[in-house]
Amino acid sequence: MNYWLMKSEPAAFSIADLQTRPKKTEHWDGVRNYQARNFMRAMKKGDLAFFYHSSCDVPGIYGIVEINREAYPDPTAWDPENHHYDPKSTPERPLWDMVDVRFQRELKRPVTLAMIKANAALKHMPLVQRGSRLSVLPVTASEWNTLLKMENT
DNA sequence: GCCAACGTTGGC
DNA sequence: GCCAACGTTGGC
Repeated sequence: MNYWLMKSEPAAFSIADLQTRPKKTEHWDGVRNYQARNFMRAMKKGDLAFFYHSSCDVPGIYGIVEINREAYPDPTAWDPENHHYDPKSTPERPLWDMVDVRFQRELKRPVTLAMIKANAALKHMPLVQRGSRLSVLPVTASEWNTLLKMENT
């Protein structure tokens, strides 16, 4: 079992939105970065991920989701109407993948980016590295447990 | 293969 | 809205 962190702008798609979806499940589409895509390809069904809200008043971790389906082609990449359209990807040769995530729970209170930055045990997370913009990133078991404890403080 | 220009991300 | 950092593109 591996752990991950996935970013979303809550104005576009939040943890609360996920909870309202049928079966509380949604495709994680729109990823157009190779490194993030490769992390999604490494995800296994049953892996857990933190749901991170970015570009908002209080950036941070707001919930937990479960990987419900492993990586498969992202059809929004070959839809010219889609904001994330990429003509390099075709149904014959898909370039971009997505996974399905299922709502697990919201955190009792958010673990904010400020809290994460203030914790020395988390200083190696790509999230807090200078200039890191990865929208999907791995979390070690140790970091996962540290972050879970911070939910209660 | 280099590198300038450009677009995007995302915190502040 | 600003801007730093990064990835991508495309001319040469």
